[in-house]
Amino acid sequence: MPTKKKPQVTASPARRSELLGTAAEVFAEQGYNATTVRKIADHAGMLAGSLYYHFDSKESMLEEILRTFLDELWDGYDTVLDAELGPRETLEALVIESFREIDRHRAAVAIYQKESKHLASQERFAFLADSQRKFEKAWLSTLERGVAAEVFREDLDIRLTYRFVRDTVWVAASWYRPGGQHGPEEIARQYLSMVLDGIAVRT
Amino acid sequence: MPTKKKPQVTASPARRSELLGTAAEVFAEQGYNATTVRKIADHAGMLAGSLYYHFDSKESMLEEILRTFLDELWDGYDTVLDAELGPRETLEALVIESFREIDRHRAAVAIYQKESKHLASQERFAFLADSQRKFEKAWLSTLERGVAAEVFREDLDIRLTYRFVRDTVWVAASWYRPGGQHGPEEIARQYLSMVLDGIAVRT
DNA sequence: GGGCTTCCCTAACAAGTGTTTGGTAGGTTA
DNA sequence: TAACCTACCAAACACTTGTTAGGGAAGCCC
Repeated sequence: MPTKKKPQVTASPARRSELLGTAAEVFAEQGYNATTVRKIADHAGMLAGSLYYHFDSKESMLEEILRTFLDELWDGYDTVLDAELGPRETLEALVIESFREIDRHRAAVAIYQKESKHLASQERFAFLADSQRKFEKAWLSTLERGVAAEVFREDLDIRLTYRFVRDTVWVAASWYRPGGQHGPEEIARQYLSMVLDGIAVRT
Repeated sequence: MPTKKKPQVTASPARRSELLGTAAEVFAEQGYNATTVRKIADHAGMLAGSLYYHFDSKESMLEEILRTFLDELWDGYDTVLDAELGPRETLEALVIESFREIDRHRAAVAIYQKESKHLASQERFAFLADSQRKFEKAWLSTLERGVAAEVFREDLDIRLTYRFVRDTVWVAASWYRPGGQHGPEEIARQYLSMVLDGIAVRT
């Protein structure tokens, strides 16, 4: 009795993630919808059909790219959150961790930024919405803790502040280039300095 | 001697901009490439081919949407810059003006955010790159003036600060909804408070 | 009323899309 | 050497895409 074909199971994991890497970069650069499977294949030095030996659809490539990224992101985030640091230290650690993820998964982050909004409504990408909710929860509670502990200003709209910090961090993926003059930790330090203390001179 | 067809010249400007409005919203929501002309036509209550009575291509719709937005944006920006205010006041005015533009052209701003990067390299959309350069120049000089006048901190990387402020402002278009509880001026005020003074309590 | 313009529809086109099927070169195993 | 597996190619598939050509209904001008 023949089982359903699952071509990607037999393929070597190394080649798989290599192809996913090039796919991610094309997706990030051109946008998911504007990227044809033939373009991906070109970048990989093969023909379009050959991709289907490793993956069973273009969409499944996208899914795997985003899943891999989010899994690793939450590994880092959960470690920070479980450490139960003070609110300011938690915020700093989350920001630093975020820039490290941008450094590691620049393409995936860029894709996430551009596509997640209209993907999250599809059932297949429900994990994006889940992650987003978890993300919001972690940040909001950290900010609220900070206000309660009087380390963050209490005259600010918490939800607005959340979006401010969140966007500020992740948008960096659109211009960040790994291997540039500033490493992720250095950029995180400067961002934190601006977010926490502002850019105006203290009078 | 027959001249080239220019269908859109005879069409009424009101209907034109009405259609551009719905097109912009679909583009913003689904992304330009993921938006088919049939979807736009659906939202407008007509058939795909009928759009070509008003416009001569899908791309020309995108171009007109972005051009209209940028023209109005620079009207506001130039007014601010020509006023030759102090650096801090200039920054405040630019941010306020930006949020007003987001309020007025939410869809166009969202499209600009998502698509401008890979569009700017096309000759047809060279005006995007021009605008970007002009934009960068205005912001950088304002920040530099501020550092020289000792109203902005001098220990910050100017280019990083520029990207920080720029992204902080424009990303808001991805979640901002006109008619919400906060008007553009109120959001601008809170953003400025965070950017200038930071979110940490002053010790 | 006859012509003209405005605005849309019907129906199709060619090009490009993601995907499938069958085949095959080259290495590994028996 | 024979059987087998891996990783790809070649060629096609059904479908969607942006776009076009011709036509027609409704309103306005003479």
